[in-house]
Amino acid sequence: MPVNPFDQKAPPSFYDSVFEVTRQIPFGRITTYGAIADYLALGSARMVGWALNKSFYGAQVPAHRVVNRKGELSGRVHFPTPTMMEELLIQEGVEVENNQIKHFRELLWIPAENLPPIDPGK
DNA sequence: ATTGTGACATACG
DNA sequence: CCGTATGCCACAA
Repeated sequence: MPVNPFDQKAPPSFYDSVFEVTRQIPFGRITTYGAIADYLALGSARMVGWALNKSFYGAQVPAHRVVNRKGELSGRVHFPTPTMMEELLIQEGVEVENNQIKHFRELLWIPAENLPPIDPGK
């Protein structure tokens, strides 16, 4: 299924994986690019942010719940407005201070520890 | 095929 | 803490 309503071409499977995991992030929780990359065995966290960037258009992906390893809202500049990411998090009860998640360690939700392992190859 | 580009992460000084 | 360097890998041109 297409992720981008404006793009009718078949969606890259790579993106789909990232979106799917991102959608699993519980309300009020957050995760990191690295954690997602690790879960998907991508080997590179760059792919995650990059895929997430593309997702923005049509997919209902809570990209605001994904931050870098420091708990910073590094992707905020890619939202419609620079403050949107923080606002969304606050709406979920996540405290943000100076573009950084408070209680980051406690709110961190690691896919690899909460989702079933992926079948490699099949 | 080659090059450039990242919403990252880690290591080093 | 900060800046630099390097690894990482899918994708667009």
